[in-house]
Amino acid sequence: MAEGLFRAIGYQKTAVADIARELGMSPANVYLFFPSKSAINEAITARLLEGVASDLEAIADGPGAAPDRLRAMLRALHARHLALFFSQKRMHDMVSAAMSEHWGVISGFIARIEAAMGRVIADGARRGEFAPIDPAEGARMLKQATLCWTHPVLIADAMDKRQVEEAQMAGELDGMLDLLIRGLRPDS
Amino acid sequence: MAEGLFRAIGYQKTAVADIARELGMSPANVYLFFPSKSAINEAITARLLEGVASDLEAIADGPGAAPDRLRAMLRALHARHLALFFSQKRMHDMVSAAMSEHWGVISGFIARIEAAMGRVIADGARRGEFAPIDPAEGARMLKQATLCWTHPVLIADAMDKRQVEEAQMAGELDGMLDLLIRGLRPDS
DNA sequence: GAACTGACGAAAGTCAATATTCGTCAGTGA
DNA sequence: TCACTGACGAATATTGACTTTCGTCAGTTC
Repeated sequence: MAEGLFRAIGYQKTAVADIARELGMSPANVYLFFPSKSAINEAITARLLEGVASDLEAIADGPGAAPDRLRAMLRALHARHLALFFSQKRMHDMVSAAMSEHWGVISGFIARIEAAMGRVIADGARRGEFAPIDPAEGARMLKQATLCWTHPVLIADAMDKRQVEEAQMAGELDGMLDLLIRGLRPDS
Repeated sequence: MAEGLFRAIGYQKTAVADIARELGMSPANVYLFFPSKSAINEAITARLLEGVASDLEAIADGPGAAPDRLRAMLRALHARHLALFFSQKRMHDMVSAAMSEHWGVISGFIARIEAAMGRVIADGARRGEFAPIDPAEGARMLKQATLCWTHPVLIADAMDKRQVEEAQMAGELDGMLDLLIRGLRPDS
């Protein structure tokens, strides 16, 4: 129904009249499906984030050692944001706006990812791969420590101004993950 | 000479005419001391950051265990930014602008602090308190992992929207520092 | 001639009038 | 009744005239 929407849309620049024309409707009719323009934006964003979140959850709840899964999750999250920035700038801008303006979708997305990371940490602790830290707290710290690599605004900042290479950034993230995972390990 | 400047000035809102009046000069005369308006802003910012940097260097090069000094440095840095945000919003805004617009002063300031943290890490490694990690790399990671608590824009964001308590924020920083310092320790 | 200034062009910022866009609602056709 | 629309008031964006500010320079004062 609203499938056609998610194709040729750019955030904040296209009017609902454009969307309606794209769908072969009148502008008024769009409001039978969405309560407001910002609801449309949120729906598009939610659609995008849903894909990311389910990918990360697949990693979190999949096989492998807990540290490896954490590493894979954060690498994947970083890679997704980087890809967005380079190949779908409009979407990147929309997600950036969603974060700085604290849209509704974002908090759910973050909670979902933190929960997934929390599960991995709890699992790792159960298996003796991690120290018995509070999973929720650990997950939040991981998120905050890697903010540079997963926050759209900070990524854009790094790429725009400092001219950081893509590979170098990924390398630094790996170093950070080494440090954090060392910190999570139990005393031996 | 330019001492009188640093009192009653607000960033980006006061004209050089105001500064000149404050100093009992004509606007034109100000340009004998500063090459441009932005040079005045940078000078004010540099003055502020100089104080912070020298405080942190005193901690870095002072007595105590390396982990404790690192912790003290980052706590102090966080506290300074928080204090700025609450009691000198104009200055906070100026530093924020300096960071987002990448003024000249900033890179020097960051380099200085990273160097100081690097010295502490190297010192700790020499004494066996830390694993033999590359000091520069370790310092950069510490900086990035604690960005939430030391980046003016992120602090403002956290305080404005999420209504985070001051104490809670400091507590989370402590947790983060625990994790990071655990990660830096040598295998035992 | 050293220290400073008034006056001025260029650039940036301000604000109100204008033009778009949002979202509603009575109304059309099936 | 249901799926939809044209027309319209309210809210938001854009334009452009006007004002302020920046930074220079010839010129004044001591």
